[in-house]
Order: sequence, then structure tokens, then C-alpha cells
Amino acid sequence: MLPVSTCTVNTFKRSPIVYFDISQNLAQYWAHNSEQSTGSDSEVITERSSCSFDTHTDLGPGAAGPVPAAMSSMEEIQVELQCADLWKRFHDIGTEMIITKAGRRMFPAMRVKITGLDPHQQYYIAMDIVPVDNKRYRYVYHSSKWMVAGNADSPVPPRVYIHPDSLASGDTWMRQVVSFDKLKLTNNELDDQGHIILHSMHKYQPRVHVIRKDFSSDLSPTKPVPVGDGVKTFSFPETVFTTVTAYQNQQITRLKIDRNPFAKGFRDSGRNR
Amino acid sequence: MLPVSTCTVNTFKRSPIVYFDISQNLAQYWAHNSEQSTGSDSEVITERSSCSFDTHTDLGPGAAGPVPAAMSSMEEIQVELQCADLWKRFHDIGTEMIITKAGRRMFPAMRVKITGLDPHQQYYIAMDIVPVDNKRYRYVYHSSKWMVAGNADSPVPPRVYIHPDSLASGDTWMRQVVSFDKLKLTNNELDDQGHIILHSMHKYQPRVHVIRKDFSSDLSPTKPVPVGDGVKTFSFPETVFTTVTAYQNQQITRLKIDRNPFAKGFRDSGRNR
DNA sequence: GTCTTTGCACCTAGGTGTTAACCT
DNA sequence: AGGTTAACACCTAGGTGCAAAGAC
Repeated sequence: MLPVSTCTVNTFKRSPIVYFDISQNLAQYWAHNSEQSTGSDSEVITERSSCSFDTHTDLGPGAAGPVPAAMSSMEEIQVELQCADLWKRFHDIGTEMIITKAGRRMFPAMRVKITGLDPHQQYYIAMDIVPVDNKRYRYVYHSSKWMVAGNADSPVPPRVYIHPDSLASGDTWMRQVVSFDKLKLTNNELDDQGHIILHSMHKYQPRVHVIRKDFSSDLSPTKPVPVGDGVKTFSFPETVFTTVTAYQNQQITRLKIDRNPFAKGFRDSGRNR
Repeated sequence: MLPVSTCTVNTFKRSPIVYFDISQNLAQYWAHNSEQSTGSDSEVITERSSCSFDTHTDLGPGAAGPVPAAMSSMEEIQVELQCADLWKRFHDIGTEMIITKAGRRMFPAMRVKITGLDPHQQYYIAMDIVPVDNKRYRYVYHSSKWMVAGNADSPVPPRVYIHPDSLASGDTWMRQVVSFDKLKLTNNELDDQGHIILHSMHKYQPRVHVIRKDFSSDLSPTKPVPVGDGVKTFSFPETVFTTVTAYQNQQITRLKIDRNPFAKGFRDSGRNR
């Protein structure tokens, strides 16, 4: 049995994790931009995938399974976290994410598989990051533990990361793993690059939003995600993290170096030669 | 007076070339994905731009000039080639473009500024590349000239490159320089990466298409661009090129090395040290 | 002979944690 | 003392023309 991820807020689920990958092909390319995508005249190439920064991941034809033709409800929508095992390893230690003035990617990145969409309906997929509590934290080295250090700093301008493949059809979203690897975190409250602004030394929870097109009139990178019938929100407990400007727990550092391809230079086999 | 480019097929124009550039900001980002873009709550950063591979170029607020609110006709649309001076230098020698099995970018890349769109109308912008004549060519070294070597090879599967920012509003298109630098040329007739398939040693002409959303039902990367009221097509004589698998004219090689940043290693100051 | 392919060194562009300096 | 910043070496990822080998 493969690792399993439990998803909270609007849905609970239990299903096997699937890893597939394709190089960008015509169907993929076109599906991004079309409402009348036929998906007929091209083949799909599948290969194995890791949990690093692969951008385009495709589940192959029929991955979304058979779906009733005219279903337009949001009830059936499910979102499944990919790389849940990796997230869990970080979570067991206490995930830390670096934030910088220029913006820093998350590692691991949020990657999800979505099912239960109406194939012919248009959706935005978006991500935001909300505080877990109203506290500020500090890391106590001698006990290797995070301790409450006071109340949270004053709230920060809300930011939403709209997935760059938006707007796209349910069919398109369900055929690929939706990856948020380009999203960046910053501690610069005056950021004008569209990065998500967070306070350092605070605990946060990423959330994924599925937004029906007809419900997106208030959707903006600088406004809170609208709530209502046309929006469904998902979050995963194992993706909670603490923001830092430099890693506190050395086990986190080690795991990041070990798993993030861009940190390969710091692996034992690399720098120590 | 700045260099001027003449555009054929559906429109003639004479206007100064303008070079501006912005780093990707919130307004830019959001404009790609929204039909209800407000463009209100963000600033636009402008800086100078070159003719190389800069991806995001913005003309700044009001660049498109005042436009009547409800104009939806295609009559007023104009497309202006950027880097026309560079194109002209290549054209005077005889532009060559390398094609490879894996796909090769064009240099220079097609970059255009579009005006006269309805700001609130949605458009696709697309590019295709059509044969200039029905001939096959060969390069004669001792005369440094291209000579007809017979009739053209049999036609190749038609491919259209839909600009990745599609679908977007007229407002969005007009606020930026639309760059086709990610487009790739291939000689692989079985290509499944969506690259444009061409025959080597043939003469071609790139074309830019502006396609109103309501006219895009037949738009596909593997079908010819539809013709009719909702589509307007532009081409620029100085962008004609001959396809090669290795450069024939050494003056072309020199100019490519001199201007393409990715070929810097072959500049005199580079490799000869 | 002529054209095409492949592996390569050399770039651009940008994502890592480290380290030392800096701030409060 | 604790938190932040900026320069840096070291990576990934991928766009260049070159030169030798291959194809026809």
C-alpha cells in the first residue's frame, strides 16, 4: 500500500498516491489554452516522477476516471496531496520554510491531484497561506523544540497565488498534477512581485482553492479568496510549517539538502570532495 | 528618427519603435489570467530593454493610447515588429534559422507590439510560418549566394504556436510587447512537442495572427489558422529566413554569436582567452 | 558531396544553504 | 543574544555554435 494523505476543511479522503510524469506534449499544451479541447489528435507520454521540481506532470488519459457528463456541483471535488510521504518526514521533524526579501520557493512544493471536477466547466486553482494560530515562536536549541515567544505580529497584506495554468477546464486540471513550485514566500511587506507575504517565526498552513469561473469576479492576487458555493478549499495538516530566515533545526537542513536538487552541492558527496 | 518597419498582408504602417521593459509585477501577472482586470492597485516598473530574450516587456500604463470604449472591429488593429533594426541586419545578409530534431529557438525572436484591440475583448495571439515559394535552395560558397536547387519538398503537417499568454484581453495584449521567444523550429515531422515543423533549405515567412475569442472554435496547434472576420494576419518582409541544419553564411554565424547572449562563449573575448 | 546528427564546452538564468556582517 | 541580510560557491536547467561522425 502506498502512502496516504488525509485532507481537511471541506473533504476527507483516503486513496493511494500515484506518481506519473509526462514531458509537455501537444495535448497538454493546448489544453491550457482552450475551452474546446478535444484531446484527440495526440499521444500522451508517461514516465516516472520524483517529488522535486518537475513542472509538468500528467496522469495520462482517463486518469480522472469516468465522470457524469453534466455534473456541475462542487460536492464531488477531491484534492489529494502528492509527495505526502516527503511532507510527512518534514512534518515529523517540524517543517521550516525560509522566507527572504526577494522571495523563496517552498520545499517541498505543494502538488495536488484533483478529481471530481466537471470536465467542461472552467476553474481557477489558487493557493493561499493562513496563520495556524495567533502566536510567535522561537526555537530553543538545547531542547530542539519550538516554543511560544509571544503573540503574532500584526496581520500582513493578503496574497493569493493563482495557478499559472488558470483559467482552464476541469478536464485539463484533472489530467495533470497541479504543482505550485513557482510560488514564492517573502517577508517583504512591500513586495510587488506577487509573492506571498508572511511573518518570520510564525506557523502557517497552505490552502488550495478550486474556484468555478462564474464565481471568480472577486478573485485577485491581492484580495482574500472569496467564499461561497463556487469555491471549495482544501488543506493538509502535514503541510503546516514555521517560517524562518535561517534554518533552526539541523535535521531540517539535512533533509532539505538531501532532497532538494538545487541543494545538491551541500550533500556529503559534493562539497567535501 | 528611430527605425521603422513596414508590415504587409492586411495592414501598412509607419511608426517609431519603442523599447521598454518591466519586471513581472502584480498587474502584469494578474492581467494574464483575468477578464475583470482592474489594473488599479499596483505600480508598473519600467526599464530599458534589448532585443535578446527578455520575456516580459511592458509598455507602461496608457501605452496603447485612448481607445473608444465599445470598439470591437478588427479594422483598427495594427501589429508593429520590434527589433526591426536587428532583423534588417540579418535580412541584408540573408537570414538563416537552424532547425533541429529537438527543436531550436529563433534568433532573433519575433516580438511585436499590438495596438487597436478592443481592451475588453478576449483574443488569442498566434504565430505560424508559411513557405515563401515552392523552391528548395542550396548555398553556393564561392559566390556566397543562395541558389534554387529544385522544387520544394512535400508539405509538412501544419503547426500553429498559440502565444502562452492566450487567452487574454485586448488591454493585456496591448500593455506588453508580445514575444515569441519560446517558439521552437524542428525538422522532425513526427514531433510531439508542439514545435513548428519545417523543411531544411527552404524559405519561410513567419506570420502573426490576432484571433477574436468568439472566432477561435477551429483554432488548434495542429490545424491551419482559420480565416475570416474574427482573424487578422500580419507579416513582415524582413523576417523571411532560410532554414538550415548548420549555418551556411559565416556572416550570419558571426552576427548570431555577436547578438545572441547564449552564444557569448563564441565571441572573440570569450573562447580565445 | 552535401546535408544531418550528436556530444561538447561555454554560456544565461536562476534555485540552494553557507557564512560573515549587520541590525536591534 | 537572536534574528536578518547580502555575497558567494555550487548546483539545476537549458540555449549557443563547434567539430567530428554519420547518413544518403
